[in-house]
Amino acid sequence: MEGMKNPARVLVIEDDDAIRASLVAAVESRGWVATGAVDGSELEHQLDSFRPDLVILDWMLPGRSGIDLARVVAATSDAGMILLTARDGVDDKLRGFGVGVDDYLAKPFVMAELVARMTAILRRRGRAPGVVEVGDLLVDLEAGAVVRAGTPLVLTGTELRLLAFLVGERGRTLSKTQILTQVWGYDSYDPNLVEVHVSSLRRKLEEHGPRLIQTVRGIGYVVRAV
Amino acid sequence: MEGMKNPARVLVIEDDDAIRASLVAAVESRGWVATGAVDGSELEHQLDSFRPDLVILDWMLPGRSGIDLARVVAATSDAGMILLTARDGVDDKLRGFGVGVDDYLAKPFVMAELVARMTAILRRRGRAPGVVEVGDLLVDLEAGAVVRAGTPLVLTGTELRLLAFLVGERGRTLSKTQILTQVWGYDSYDPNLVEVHVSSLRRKLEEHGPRLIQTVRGIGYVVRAV
DNA sequence: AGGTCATCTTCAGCCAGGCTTCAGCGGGCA
DNA sequence: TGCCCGCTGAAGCCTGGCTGAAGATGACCT
Repeated sequence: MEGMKNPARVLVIEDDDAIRASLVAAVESRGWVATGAVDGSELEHQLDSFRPDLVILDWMLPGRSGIDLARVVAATSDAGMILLTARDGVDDKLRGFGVGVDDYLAKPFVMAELVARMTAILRRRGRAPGVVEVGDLLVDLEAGAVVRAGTPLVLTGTELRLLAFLVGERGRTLSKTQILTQVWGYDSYDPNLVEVHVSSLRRKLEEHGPRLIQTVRGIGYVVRAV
Repeated sequence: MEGMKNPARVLVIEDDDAIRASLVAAVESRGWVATGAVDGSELEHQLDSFRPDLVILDWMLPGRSGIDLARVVAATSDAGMILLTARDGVDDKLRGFGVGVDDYLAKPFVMAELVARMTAILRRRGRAPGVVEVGDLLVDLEAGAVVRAGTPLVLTGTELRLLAFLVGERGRTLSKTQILTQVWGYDSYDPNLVEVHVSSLRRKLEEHGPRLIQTVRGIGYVVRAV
């Protein structure tokens, strides 16, 4: 597994328990180390002792405002930063980037999207591999390029997000509900939606090699190099 | 035996005597320590003194509602939590309330299923081994992967649940009735059902090594490393 | 603004894998 | 040797998964 020694460290500052928990879970499932905090009261201390490579920061927190915290992060560490904003808006965006934020995401967001952006930032800092390899399949998370057995594949947006998630969790069996949540952001929905996209993904992938996305009957799917 | 020193602690809150007793028995047979309670009246005290790693909580209790208790658990301890719900469909509610429940199970449930989920949660917290080893057989409870003599096996759902149960109770002779109850949730049934699935399980396991599932004539089966 | 195209989602019918049942065989124990 | 008990191949059924195609959506071009 990647980064087994010296994994990337991610600090999550978010007051909503459910969101923070799922963020921490997402980070850890990726093989990184996560620390959660409900506000920024101990930010300096955490930056100093935990030394995160990346900080995920809720813009709307009780107490000190997000922009204050972002300034502290930018000033006292060289960690990357992703902002979570309540709603979209160019204002937030500009101000965010004004204080050295690497990226931002409007809530509600799809977990796969966040993981992709975290990977991109950590990649740039040399703390995560930019290309994931499963057998003869190469997935370049940063560029969004997919190559199988030497030939590049043309995937649609949804197919790419789905594949990136499956490949990021390779070896683990994922339920369709889990996939729906992580890739689409739906709480519950028709599992057939996943089946349809897996189907079209398979058609493209299996043109150049054996099956990589195995179905686990009654549960979901696993990606496993054959 | 695993976890001989410092075994995981599980708190069971369930008002039905029979169910509570079998839950406690299941927990203890796994080598963990269980404490049972009929309601949540002493919850805070128990969280403080017993310090459970995992709380199994009945959703429908007389007195305080399940969601109240779940909040208390989430707020005053970092224990994992599994909810037992009368029927399906609580999922949305849980998300809505933002309670950090790790998993939930609809009654009536199959004990093997609950044990599997308990193991998964304790595993994530480093309180239980994720992989059980019997001779040259490796069973990864979390990933649902089985490897014998280095080669991964493809098992069906029933085969996996059966094997997980047998391996979890390795060294102990299990009656077919017991297996039927724990793996299928049937009170009494045709023992041949067990025989058929043991048979197909053996066919797959013994392709790569000697017999691990021994039959005890007149009683049932034992798993024993040869 | 209208049209065109790609993509996403829904739907429905087909297909297959797996679960259970049944029956016949073989081996162990009295 | 005779009788059970257990083993296993095979059949039926049923649920879950796959996929072609139609409908919906939205972006881009003219």
